[in-house]
Order: sequence, then structure tokens, then C-alpha cells
Amino acid sequence: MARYSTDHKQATRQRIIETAGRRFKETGIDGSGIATLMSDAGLTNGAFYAHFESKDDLVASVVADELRRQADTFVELPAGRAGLRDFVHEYLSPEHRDSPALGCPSAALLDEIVRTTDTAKDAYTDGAKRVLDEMASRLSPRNPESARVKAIALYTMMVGTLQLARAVSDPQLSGEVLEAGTQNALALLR
Amino acid sequence: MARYSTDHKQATRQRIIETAGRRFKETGIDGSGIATLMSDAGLTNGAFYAHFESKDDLVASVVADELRRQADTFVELPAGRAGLRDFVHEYLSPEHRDSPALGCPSAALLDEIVRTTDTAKDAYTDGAKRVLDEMASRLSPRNPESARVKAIALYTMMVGTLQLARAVSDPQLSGEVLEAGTQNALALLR
DNA sequence: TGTACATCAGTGAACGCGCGTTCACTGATGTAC
DNA sequence: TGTACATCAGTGAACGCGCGTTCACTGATGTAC
Repeated sequence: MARYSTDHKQATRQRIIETAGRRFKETGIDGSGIATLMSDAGLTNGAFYAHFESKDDLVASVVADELRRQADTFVELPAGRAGLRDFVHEYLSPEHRDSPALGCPSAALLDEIVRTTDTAKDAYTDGAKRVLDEMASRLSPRNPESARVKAIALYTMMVGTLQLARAVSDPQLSGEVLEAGTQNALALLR
Repeated sequence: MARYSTDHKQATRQRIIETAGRRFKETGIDGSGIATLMSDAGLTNGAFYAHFESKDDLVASVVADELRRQADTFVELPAGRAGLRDFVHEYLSPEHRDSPALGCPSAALLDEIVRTTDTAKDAYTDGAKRVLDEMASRLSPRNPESARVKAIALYTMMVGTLQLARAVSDPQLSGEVLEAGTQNALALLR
């Protein structure tokens, strides 16, 4: 009945989502057109609507995928607070600052997400909860609830720090921001 | 020689900048067209180029104006750390969260600023320096340099917190984020 | 004081372009016999 | 095993629209006499 291998279409869909994720983070959601996006994925514009209802639908899928991905990075990290320390160092590194396409979706897209559809915001909310839960349970494995305040502080400060380090044109200030952020984040982990 | 009162044109220019500031913060830079912008300011699209070289020129002017404005808010605040405490409470209030058009340019526009022209990023850099200096000198009037790390932490955390509170569709989580941010910001002021 | 005039802030139609989306089609695929 | 066929992922031209920008113009203004 089914033509092509059963997961062929799903794989293409996933490829579009991942390509779009990179593009969105690099040039913004509004700054990324469907035709360019599809060409990046090795397809033509027309094929898009065989996979997504609309651009908004893609945006929601990308947001969900990007945050799932971020939550998943924690499993590769050392257990407990040591893992969080590694996370902080990687997150606030010059490499991450200079490669938004491969980096944190919150840092690259947060204020665009604020202005998108409710569906995308729901996807973001779910993903953010997962990330915050993961951080809280590493901060206080016995009583994660008590660590939520700290987890929120840690995440928001890291996101804000990376954005500021990227927005600032003075390289010295940018470096200072990254260092200050690291210092402050590590203080929260003590 | 000069027709119209000498500052008439400057006043119009300023009106366009302020109107655009509100629009940009509400619907994004990419999401705000020149025609709509000018109509908001009570003018027609054609007049735009009598005041600005291009949209990018306007963006840079708006960014500079918005951050100058933010730095200026500090003079109305009580002296020293008490003023910073007031700033934190206002900044992380539900009212600020729900009125991006009238609020902080960093929270509303940071990751769009990252992707604009160098001119706009220069304007942002100057403005951010002024805000950070103001915060640092309030944290440690005798030795502001020593307080820069804290000032950076405070600002980035507030910006990130507001963005997260806005992006999240769950009202309870949004409130929790604002409260956690306030708690953490105040802790930095102790 | 009254009028003719030069200035120039603002008008509004037009431009080419890329956007999101639609649609008639093509052609590689796995299946049926 | 070989062939005819139905499926459907992907093609690419076309759509209306709003974008940033240009330009010939209008008409209110303050000035000169």
C-alpha cells in the first residue's frame, strides 16, 4: 500500500524541522522564507505544504523540537551539579556566542516566540518546563520543588547573558559579559 | 530663510522615533512596516525618507533613543540601592510583562538587535554601557568597577526573566517566573 | 499691514521584489499478478 | 522473475500581497518688500 519506505516522509519532515531550526536561530523566524528554508533542506518550495499546514505550524514544530533537544543534552552531562557546571561553561563560551545557529533556541528566539501563535508558545512552555525541571532536580535531587527559584534564575541569567554578549559590538565588553555571567551562574551553583 | 519653526522637523523626527519604538517593541522590527509606522505617527509613507536614510537608519536611531530613555529613568528613582530595588520591582511586575510596547527595549528586541546592522549594535552597545554603569555606581558608589559583575548579572537576569515570563503561555508559570526573578534580583542587591 | 514668493515638510501613487500559499504535474517507488 | 500500475513525495510556475524605496507633486509656512 505505502510507497517509499514507511519512514521516508517522516525523515524528510524531521530534516526540514532541523534545517529550519538552524535558519531561524541564525536569521530569525521573520527573516527566514519558506523557499530558502526548503532549498536548505534540498527540496523546492512546493513540497513544504505536504509536510506542514503553514509556516506557523512549522514554527511550533521547530520550537518543540529545539527545546526537546536542549532538554536532552542534559543526559550526556555528568550527574548532579557537576553537570550543571559543565553546562554553564559550554553555554557561556565564546563558541556558543559565535554560533547561534547551533545554539540555544531561547537565546536566539525568545522575543520572537513571544510574538508568534499560541501553539508555538504552548510548545515553548512545555519545553521550558522540561529544561527547568531538569535543572531543578540537579540542584536539589531530594526536593526539586525547592530549587525551582534557583533554576529559573540560572536559566534566565544564562539566556540574557548570551543575548547581551551577542548584541554588543565591543568585543571586550562582550567577553566581560560572558565572564561575569559565568561567575554569577557558578555562584548560584554553590 | 528657514520655513516652519526651527524645531518643527526635529520634533516630527522625534515623534517618528518614539512611535516606531513602541511599534518595534510590540510587533518586532521585521514585523513593522514603514507605511504602518508612519501612519501611527500621523503621516504618510513618503515622508519617511525626509527624516531617515533607510529603515536601518531608523532602527539605529530607535535603539539609541530607547536605551537613552532607559538610562534616564534612573534619575527619577531614589538614590543608591533603594532605587535599584524599586527598579527591580517595576521591571518584574505583571504590568511591565503585559505592556511590551511601553517597556524595556532589551527585553523586547535583544535578539533582533543581534541580527541588525553594526550601526544599530553600536547604538545598543553605547546605551547598554550607560545602563550598566548606572547600575554599578548604585551598587558600589565608591568603586563602581568592582560592581560590574553584579550589575551585569542583575541586568541579564531581569531581561531574561521578563522574556521568559512573556513567552510562556501558562499564566501560573509566568507568575512564578516573575516572582523567582524578583527574589533572585533582590538577593543580588543584598 | 498686505501681498507675492521661495522653501521644503509632507503627499500618495508607483517601482521591483520576496513573501506565504496554491495547484496541476511528474516521475520514482513498492505492489500485484 | 518481469511488467503494468496506483500511489504520492516532490516539482516549479503562478497567485495576491505587503515590503522598502523613489519621485513628481502640493500646499502651508515664514520672509521680503
